[in-house]
Amino acid sequence: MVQGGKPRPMKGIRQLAEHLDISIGTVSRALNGKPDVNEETRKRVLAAAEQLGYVANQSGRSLRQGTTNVIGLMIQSSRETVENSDNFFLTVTGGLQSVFSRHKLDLIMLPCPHDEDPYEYLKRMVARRIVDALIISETQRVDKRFDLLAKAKIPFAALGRSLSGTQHPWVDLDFGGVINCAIDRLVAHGHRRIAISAPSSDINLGFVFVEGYRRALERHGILYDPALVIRAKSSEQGGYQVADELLRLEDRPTAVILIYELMAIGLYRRVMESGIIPGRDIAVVSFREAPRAKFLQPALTCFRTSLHDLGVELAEILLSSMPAYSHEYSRKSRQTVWPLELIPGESDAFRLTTTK
Amino acid sequence: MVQGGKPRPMKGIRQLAEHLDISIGTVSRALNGKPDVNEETRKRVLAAAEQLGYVANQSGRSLRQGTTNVIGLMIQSSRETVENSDNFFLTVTGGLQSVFSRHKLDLIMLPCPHDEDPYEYLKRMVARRIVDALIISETQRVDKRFDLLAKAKIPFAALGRSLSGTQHPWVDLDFGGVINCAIDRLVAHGHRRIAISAPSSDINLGFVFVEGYRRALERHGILYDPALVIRAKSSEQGGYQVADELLRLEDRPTAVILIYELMAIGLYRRVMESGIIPGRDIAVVSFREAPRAKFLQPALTCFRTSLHDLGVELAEILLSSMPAYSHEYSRKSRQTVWPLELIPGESDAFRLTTTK
DNA sequence: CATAGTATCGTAAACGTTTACGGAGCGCAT
DNA sequence: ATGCGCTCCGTAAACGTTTACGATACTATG
Repeated sequence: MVQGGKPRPMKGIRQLAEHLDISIGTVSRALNGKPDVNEETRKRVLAAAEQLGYVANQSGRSLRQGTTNVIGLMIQSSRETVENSDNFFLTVTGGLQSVFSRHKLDLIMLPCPHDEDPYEYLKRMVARRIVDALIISETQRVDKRFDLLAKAKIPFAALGRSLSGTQHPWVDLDFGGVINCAIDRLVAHGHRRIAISAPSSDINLGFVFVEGYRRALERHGILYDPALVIRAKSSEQGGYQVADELLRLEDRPTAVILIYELMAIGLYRRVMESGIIPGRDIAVVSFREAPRAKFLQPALTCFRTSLHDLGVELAEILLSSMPAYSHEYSRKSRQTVWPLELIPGESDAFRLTTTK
Repeated sequence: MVQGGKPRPMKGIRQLAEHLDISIGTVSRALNGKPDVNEETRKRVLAAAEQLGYVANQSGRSLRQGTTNVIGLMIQSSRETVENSDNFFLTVTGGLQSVFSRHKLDLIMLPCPHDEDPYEYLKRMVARRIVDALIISETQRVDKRFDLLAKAKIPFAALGRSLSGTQHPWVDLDFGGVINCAIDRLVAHGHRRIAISAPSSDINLGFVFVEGYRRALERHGILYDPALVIRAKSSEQGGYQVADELLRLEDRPTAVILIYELMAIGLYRRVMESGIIPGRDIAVVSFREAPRAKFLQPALTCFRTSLHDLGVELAEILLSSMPAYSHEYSRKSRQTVWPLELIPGESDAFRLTTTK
């Protein structure tokens, strides 16, 4: 009957074993680098697997050892995110993968549908046990997901800090440092009336940004004026709207800090419609840099960082909390505030001479 | 020993069955909506599952029925993509999910690492059988992935047309229609010397775009000049570079068609550095719209479409090629050229009077 | 020569589902 | 009373792995 193993479609490890005339257990051990297998046979097995294109069925493996070798990155892609996130996630993903791939871990992105509650979505994903560990992003000020993941005992890390005091690992951009640096610089140039744009305070970014803003002003003895905090979307449209509101103010600010570089496009447009020249009549500083900042006119002063490296850090922090990998990364601190550096442009270059 | 089922962590369907004093088979049938189960017991099972938070283990299910209920969207996130893809994928993803969710299918994104060959990556993913079907993006002019997927007999669709004549399903933007419309419009305004930017011809977009450009010029009796085809990245940097090359030409073109709206930022910057005003001294038309087009100054003339709806179309086309779902979508044609509509701006509004 | 130790391999059980199959109970017509 | 059809449910096999355990052959040691 069995008269020679033509390279058939390859159904599983069993066929591979038959083809080699070896027991299925040995084949498995050979493929997985277990010690108790002759190097000679291991070579044969690996060669045959390569030739026949055998790759272990993930479901079978997962079922047996309760592990999937997949890490999930949950992203919300809320309307707001779609508008502004740019390639934030894809860039961070690159950093994550450069670490994970060393451990034969695959990264998949789990985009929560618009019409589904992120918490419910996450619950589903956790229950399905499709991933070994999770990275969640766009953390909220109060985020039930932390409890969910802790209770499910699934390793996770967050892209975005936690304000609820829990001790899970996270990495986040240094909003506080950025806002301090920006305000120091503007004050040094003579500005006293500085507006700021921020998203809703429910989002960590919005909350921390405005808090840092308040403290920085206080440090310089400048009174905090709520009217100068403008909640807007982090898009061109949002920037346009920020400018619109600023122009309506009686005591118009001389400087504005934007939460995102894209907003500058809309803001430039709006103020120029009123004959106001950015970089001459109003100083503009933006938080996160994207490649287009330097092509704006005037070039935007903003803060830069390597999102790729941030991804690396995030990956290492996650692995350090996974028992199977922690021995390699245990030295890592578990919560990182990621620094950014100032890229001076021309949008805030002028020095204010008139004192108010 | 077993003295009452306290809501324990819930290990599997077996515990659920014990807790209900029903056989495990019946529980499974009840949960999966099989007909031969009493409606009364079905209710009990569903209630208990809900209360105990039971969700079927995906690995077990997949192993048994050879299906995962997961659709994968492979994205390259090559350097070039990271620069320009923006939220293209996230928006399309929204459309895909709105269809998939109706069938309890989950979408995951599979980002191919930078340092891995997309073909090898796809091979791995296919072999692992982690998804039931695949959507691949950024198709090349010759793309081995089509053969791979066809040979593996895994249903798939492409975001990006095929030029190799294979009959697999795809959806792609209507490059040809766009280029025709743009050139008709420019010619009607008196332009005869029209430059165009495009990515490498290896990529379908680059190839089709330039081909359409040639044919459109021919239709108007305008000579095709290879010097006016400028290969550049689809980023601000690329736009800057396009302008740079245009300015160096002896017989400078009066109009330019950009492949991507972001490029306009760099192009504006560069030509204005030479005292040339876009929309007055040079006409600019861009291919795909993004929300910032209208905030540029002058507002960019470009083409718009709903990427969300494109995602819907793509999802339906894919499902129509999957036996389990095709009965609901079988009427769909399998290859769709997705239309875009012109959004007039001011960047090409002027009428050329001087004849050359 | 007997024994212990080592290297290598085969056997079979488990992982959590789904599902084909058959059996029990019941009502109804013959 | 018998047979038939129906509804509902339990049993057990199967999916493709990994791995604990034991078996074998060989080597080294006494």
